[in-house]
Order: sequence, then structure tokens, then C-alpha cells
Amino acid sequence: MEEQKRTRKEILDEVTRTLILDAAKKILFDEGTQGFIMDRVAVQAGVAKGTLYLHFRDKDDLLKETLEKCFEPFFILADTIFESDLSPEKKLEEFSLQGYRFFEQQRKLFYIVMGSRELKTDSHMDEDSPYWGLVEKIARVFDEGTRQGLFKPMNSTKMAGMFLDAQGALILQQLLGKSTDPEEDVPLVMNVFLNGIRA
Amino acid sequence: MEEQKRTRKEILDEVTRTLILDAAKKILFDEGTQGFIMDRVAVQAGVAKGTLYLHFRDKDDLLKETLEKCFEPFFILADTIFESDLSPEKKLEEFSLQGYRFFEQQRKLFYIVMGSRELKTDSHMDEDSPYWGLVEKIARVFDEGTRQGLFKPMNSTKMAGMFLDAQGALILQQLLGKSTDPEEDVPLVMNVFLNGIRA
Amino acid sequence: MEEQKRTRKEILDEVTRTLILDAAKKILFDEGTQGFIMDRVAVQAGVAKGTLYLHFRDKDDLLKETLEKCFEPFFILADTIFESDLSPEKKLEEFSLQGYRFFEQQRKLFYIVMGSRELKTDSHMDEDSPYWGLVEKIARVFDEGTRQGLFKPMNSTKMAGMFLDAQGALILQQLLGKSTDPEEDVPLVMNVFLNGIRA
Amino acid sequence: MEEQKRTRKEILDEVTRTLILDAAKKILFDEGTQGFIMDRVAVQAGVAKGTLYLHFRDKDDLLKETLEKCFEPFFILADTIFESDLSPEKKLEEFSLQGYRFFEQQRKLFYIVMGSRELKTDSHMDEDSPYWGLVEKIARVFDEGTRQGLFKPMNSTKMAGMFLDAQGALILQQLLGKSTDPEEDVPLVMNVFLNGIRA
DNA sequence: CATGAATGAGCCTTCATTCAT
DNA sequence: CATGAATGAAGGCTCATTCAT
Repeated sequence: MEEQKRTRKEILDEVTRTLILDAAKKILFDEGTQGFIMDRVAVQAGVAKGTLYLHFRDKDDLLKETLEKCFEPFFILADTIFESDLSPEKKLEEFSLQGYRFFEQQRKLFYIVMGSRELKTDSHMDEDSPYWGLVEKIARVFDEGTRQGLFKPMNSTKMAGMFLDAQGALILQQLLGKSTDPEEDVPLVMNVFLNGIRA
Repeated sequence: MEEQKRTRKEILDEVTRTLILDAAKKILFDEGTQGFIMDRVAVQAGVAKGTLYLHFRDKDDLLKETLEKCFEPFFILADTIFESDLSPEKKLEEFSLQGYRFFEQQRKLFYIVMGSRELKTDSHMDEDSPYWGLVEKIARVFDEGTRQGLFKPMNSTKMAGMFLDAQGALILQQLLGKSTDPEEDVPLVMNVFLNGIRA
Repeated sequence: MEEQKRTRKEILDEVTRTLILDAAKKILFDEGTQGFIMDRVAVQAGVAKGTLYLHFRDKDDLLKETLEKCFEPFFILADTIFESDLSPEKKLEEFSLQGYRFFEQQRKLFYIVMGSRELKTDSHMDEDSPYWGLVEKIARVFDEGTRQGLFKPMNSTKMAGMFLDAQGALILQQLLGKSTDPEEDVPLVMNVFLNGIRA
Repeated sequence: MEEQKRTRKEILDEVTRTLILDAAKKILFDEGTQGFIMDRVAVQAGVAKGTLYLHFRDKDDLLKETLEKCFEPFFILADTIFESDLSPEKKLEEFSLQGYRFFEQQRKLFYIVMGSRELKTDSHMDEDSPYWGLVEKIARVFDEGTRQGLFKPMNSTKMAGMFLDAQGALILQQLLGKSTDPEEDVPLVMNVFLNGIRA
């Protein structure tokens, strides 16, 4: 029964935690990082301000977890792609396409992450940030390609960084209205990088 | 003499302005955007708080101008390259190399611009930001190459964005200690992009 | 019990609110509107500066409510008179007398309201200010007198305004030491106005 | 020649002084007491900020003199009336009418004086303010009437205060749009007061 | 005398965090 | 555990006044 109780507590905890994170996500989307204020998150979540601190160390912790939650669907998608049977080239292409689409739908998220300059949490600088996780996963695809003799040998981490950021540059231009066609942009990245690295 | 007087005043004004900007630069470097506080800038500059507002509209204005001042040497360098007689390929390579070196020396600046999330001034989002200025200039180089029959026809703005951000990815990795050799990295970018676009 | 709890909280809230208003009143009296500074009010109330903003939107709100609280006893008195069975003439006389006495005791308040020029809250200009509320109530007394055939027909609002301000002129002179005797002043107003309006 | 020089200086001084006062008047009208800021007055006057302090002790001094300058035409008018051959009753009536008209044209001035609560300078409280000057002059008219056997004996200062403020109440209502007809309002004051005091 | 850059005390307001209930 | 009133450090900005030129 002790076991049971603890479990129940843990479940309730999880529920509250999720409640808060969902609220935080909404606030982050609606108000941007400027408006990401503990008070508002608490109100949105329907919990007391103090409760926030029962589940997250401080504002930064909450923000970090919120961002992670925002990216979660994309990461799951990415993982699915990376762990599939597709060829390395196809994996990259598929990732490119999905990234493009994800941010097309989650336009605001991109603005917040790239554009907002209010986060202490520095996703680029932090070694175990989503950014670096992604870079490593893409690097593994390049390694895979090289192992299969499809790509030239290379510094895969660097190449992955370049691939990811070049992609980001296109998404940025897309969001700013310079173009809206993944049919055009995805091949563009793919051509540049595949021509550059094909064995 | 009227002329003279006005000139003298303008010079003094300029002196104070520079004094403040230098102080602001130092504060920005030492304390990051978090610590970029008007009071501190004033103390560092050795002027009164109010004086800051005699030369800059508000905190944001000061911050923006400070950043511009930080990048100035790099922009001048970039312009020199872009306006030189070098071949398009060489221009890109030289830009790549200089960018690499600039941020090697100004490591902190990169952290501040890329990493800090405290700036309202959003260099990526703002259409006439240094970022877009650079993109446009690089695009012109791509156009030039295409006109000379060296590069394939392409959407030069997109390509320039990709080129710049791919570069940034490498600089980031360099700064995080993943590598320190421009001898290795510059050819990397160049290879990828030139293979990808050469006619 | 939920009910109880909420009630208790509301009571505590009310206590703090009153604490602040009393402090604000004291500051207003002691220091005038010039010295009506949020910091000082907080210290006087024995609460933190931030607490002020938990109970009042901003400085102006606090000031407005403070003034209202200052006048409250007088308004209650006035209402008692206006709603009594006294004859219109007696009502006016009684109002006159009570106003005289109220400001005799609250001398400082008169100075603050009439003399101080620091309030944004403009009691004369604002259509639903205490001033206009009083004018309307007095006007009703004049109307009553006219209906009863005691007073000539008249524009009661205008007459009420004149009556109130004429009164104010006397109180002002009283406060400045020109006279101190309500026995003399009240009949003065009454004579002038009643002679002027009696049917 | 020394004489001459000093005179010339005095004239220039007077010119600057007037320049400043005119500017101050304009600022006061256009921006209200809120916007009555030394900087702006200086700019409007076309002189340096420091110059203001060469001609006026401090902001309060300037404000006081500005207000006096605003009322000057009305005071001159009033004096003309008070020193004329008119009967006391006619003097009061004429004063009433002219006051009414003056503020009708100078609507903004009335708002500023009565409505604005930003002036340290307290025209009502200060014993040698325009207000008290006016009261005294009106009191002399009442005295004159009493001497001529037209009015009952009375405390003329008090009566004058009442007369002036009752008048103010009507002007206030006029300005707030409750009525616009001096043909109606002037007789109103006159009736009340004359009935109240006629011998 | 005039100037106007510099001053800096002063003030309002925000918001992350705590802690008594 | 949850609560939310209280906290108070922190920070941006204003503007009357001064003084060196």
C-alpha cells in the first residue's frame, strides 16, 4: 500500500507537471519569451505560483523543459527517421523535409528559439542541448553513409553542424516570406551537400 | 568661428559618445547581455547615468549601437574583400577565413550574439540587420560567379544564407573546442559549397 | 470551510489594504502631495514596496483611493443630512455647518485638495468626482425646495455649484485665519443664498 | 554712457524675459502643467536652458510669473472696471460678464488653474496671489456700495470671496458644457448676491 | 552674459522567489 | 503538498539645476 500510495502520488505529480508544462508552452507561444512570466504560467496552469517551484527548480529550469517539450514531437519524428531503414541520403532528405514542415507549422517556435533573445538558457551553447543532440544524430547518418562507401570520409560532426544550420538559414528565409516551397528548398540543401560529399 | 565652435562641440560630443560606446562594449564583453545595465555602463564610462540618455534614446538604442560598433571591424574587412578584384571563389574563401579569424579573436562576441538570448534587438529577425546585410553581399558574390559562368544559376540569397550559417556552425564548433584549425575548416566549407555549385 | 478560508483571506487582504490606506493618508497629511511617494507610503505602512502594487494598480490609484477615504466621513455625514427629514433650508444649513466643521478639523485636507497642485486625479474636472457628486446632491435639495414652493424655480445644478463654492471660499478664509466662527459664517452663506432664492 | 549701457542691457534683459514668458505661456497652454518642463520652455523660447535661470530663480518662479502673465489682461480689464465711474452693482455685473467672457476665450487657462493639480505654486493659498488681489478689489466694491447705502453692512472680504468662487462654479459648469450663455448666468449670480445684500 | 552638456538624486514599477498557513 | 501574499533587489528613465567654457 505504501508502494501504491507513492505511485499514486507520482502520478498526480506527473499530472501537475504536465499541466504546468502545457501552460508554459501556451504562454511561450502566445506571449513570447518576454511574456514568459512565472505568474502567468501559474495562472494559465491553474496552480499557485509556489507550485511551480515544487516541480521546477527555477524559471530557467521551467523554460528549458518547456522548450524541450516543444521540440519533442520533432525529435521523435527525427528519431523515427534516423532509426528507419532508409538510405543515408534518404534519411537526410526526409529529415530536411520534416524539419521544413515542422517549422512551417510551428513558425512561432522558430521565432522564439532563433529570434527571441530573452532566454538565459542557451540552447546553442549548452553541450547537451537539443541542438547538439540533433547534430550528433545527423553526424551518425553521415558516418553511416561513409561506412557504406556512399560519402567521402569527413569530419561528420562538423558536416552535420553545417547541414543543420544551412537548413536553418533556409527555414528562416521561408519564415520571413522569401519563399514557401519545400519542393524547391529541400533539393537545394540536398544538392549542395550531396554534391559536396558524395564519394 | 561659429563653424569652429560647432565643430568643437560636435567633437566633444563624439568623444563622450565614443567613451560610452567603449564602456558599453567592455560591459557587454565582461558581463554579457545579462549584465548590460545602464548604471554599470555609466560607471564604466565614468559619466552620469543621465548622460547616457543624452547620447542614446534608451537602453535598446545603446545596445544596438554597441553591437554595431563591435562588428564594425569585421564588416569593414568583409567589404574590403567583397569589393576587391579577387575571383568569386577567392572572395568566398577569404571571407570564410577572415570570419573564422575574427571570431577566433572575438570569441566572446560570438557567444554574446549567438548565445545570449537577452537582446530585444534581434539581428536575425530584423530585415536590415547586419545579418541580412551580409547575406546580401555574399549573394552578390554568388551572382557574380554565375555571371562569369563559374557557378550554376541559383537562388543566390538562399545560397548565401546557407553559406553564412554553415560557416557559423563551424565557428561555433571551433569556439566550443571541437577544433581550432582554420586550415581545416575553411576548405571544408569551400569544398562543400563549391562542389555543390560549380558549373 | 472553503467559504471560511476565502473569507479569512479576504479579511487579511482588507487589513493590509486598510493598513496601506491609513499609511497613505498619514503621508498625504504629513508630507502633502509632493511627498506622497510610494517608498514612503510603504515604509509608513510597514510593508514592502511591492505589496503596494498588490493592492493598488499604481500610484494614481492609491492616491485616488486615499483621497476618497479621507473624504468618506464627510460624505457619509452629508448623505445623512440629505436623506433626513429636515426642511430643504435646514438641510442646506446643516450641510454648511458640517462642512465648515469638517474642514476645521481636517484643515490640512482642505489645503491638500484645494491647494496642492500635484494630483493628476482632478476632482474638479472629473465628471464623477466627489465634487460633482456633492453638487448633484445639493441640487436635489434645491429641487426639493422648489417643489415644495419654498424656493423660486431655478437651474438647481448651477445654484448648487455656486452654493458649494461660495462655501469653499469661506472655509478657505477661515483656514487662512480670517475668521474662525461658524456662528458667523454659516448664516452668511445662508442669508445670501436664501434671500436670493426664496419664493 | 554707463547709464546708457545699463539701460540697453536692461532692455535686452526685458526682451529675453518676455521671450521666455511668452514661450512658457505657450508651453503651459499646449502641454499643460504636466508638460511644463524647463527644457521645452527653453527650446520654445529659443534660448539655452541656463538662460532661464538667469531670469527666474527656479521653475516655480517661472511658473508663477507665467500664470501672472496669463491673467494680466484680465486683471487690467478688472482694474478698468473697478476704477470706473460705474455704480457698485454695475461694476460687479460688468466684472462678472468680463470674467465669464475671458474664461470662455481662455478656456484652457481655467482648466490649467482650476483643474491641473501639478502646480507647486498655489494660487489659492498664497496671500498675495492674483486670487487674493481680486478678492480684495471686489471687497472694495462691496464696501463702496455699503458706504453709498446701497448694500447692507457686511464682511466684505468674505462676501467677495463668495462672489468670486460662486462665479467660478458657474464658469466651470460652462466650460464643462452645462451651459454656454452669459446672458443667463451673469444675471443668476447677480440676482443671488444682490438680493442677498441689497439694503 | 549665454550656453547646453553633464549631473545624479529621485521615483515608479516589475517579477523571481520565499514561507507561513 | 498546495497556496498566494509578501518581499525587495533591481533597473530604466526623468528632469531641475549647475558650471566650465
